Amino acid sequence: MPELVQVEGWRRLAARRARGRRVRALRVLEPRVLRNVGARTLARSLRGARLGPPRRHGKWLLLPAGQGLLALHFGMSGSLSWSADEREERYDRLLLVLEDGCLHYGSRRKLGGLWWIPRGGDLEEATGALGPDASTLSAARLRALLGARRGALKPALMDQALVAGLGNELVDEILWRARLRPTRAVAELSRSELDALHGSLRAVLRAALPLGDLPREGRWLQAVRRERAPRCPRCGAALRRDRVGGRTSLWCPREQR
DNA sequence: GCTCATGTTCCCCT
DNA sequence: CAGGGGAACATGAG
Repeated sequence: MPELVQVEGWRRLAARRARGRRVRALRVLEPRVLRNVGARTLARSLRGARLGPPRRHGKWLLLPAGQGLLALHFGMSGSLSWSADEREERYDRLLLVLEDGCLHYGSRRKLGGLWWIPRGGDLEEATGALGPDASTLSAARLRALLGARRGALKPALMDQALVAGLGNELVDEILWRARLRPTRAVAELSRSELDALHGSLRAVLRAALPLGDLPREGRWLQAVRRERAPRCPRCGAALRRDRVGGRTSLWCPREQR
């Protein structure tokens, strides 16, 4: 379930459970999740390595390990969990066995993966170009980024090279709160609409980051996302589901302009 | 059986 | 070159 807010939750998990520990062993259950390194090489690099403070940029979790950096991406169905023992869970693809516990990298669809960046290596080779993390964006920065952009609003916000961390569900939530429709042309947004967009971005992240997830009840679009005939949690209008930028978008035709 | 899924990449158009 | 559409990737859930 990985967008910025979930990855931030896993970053906190790693900070609490893994930071400062040494790696006892690496268990690669599914070799395909290793994207730029083989299991042998990675095991040699990691064994005995001490884990540093985890960082996050957009949807990437960056875990310093010994002399290098482990970069984790979760695709559409990945997750990170911790257990005191080494028992494998259903969709585990890789285990990092630590001195006092075990980190589990799991994923059902295997769309994500792990990259190893040795000392002096180039992180951007793994992550591709990333814009500033969405959680750090000022209103002025957001205006500047969108000012250099044409086309529809939603694909712009989901472009990781423009702003890092926002995915389909976060963007739908932010646009719904800002009352802007996903297909709105970026170029025609007024100053007050841009301010509303930034305010909604901040509000959504402020509420969701501590949870490590989007709230799924109350006045949140997310609360009705999985219903067959969802209605707007604010005005009750029937919501629309359209493809925008290749993704299913949920939005309120009455309120979002 | 069928459709859809919180992501990214690559190819082809405009 | 930038942006948009579509397919591919892999596999489970409804």
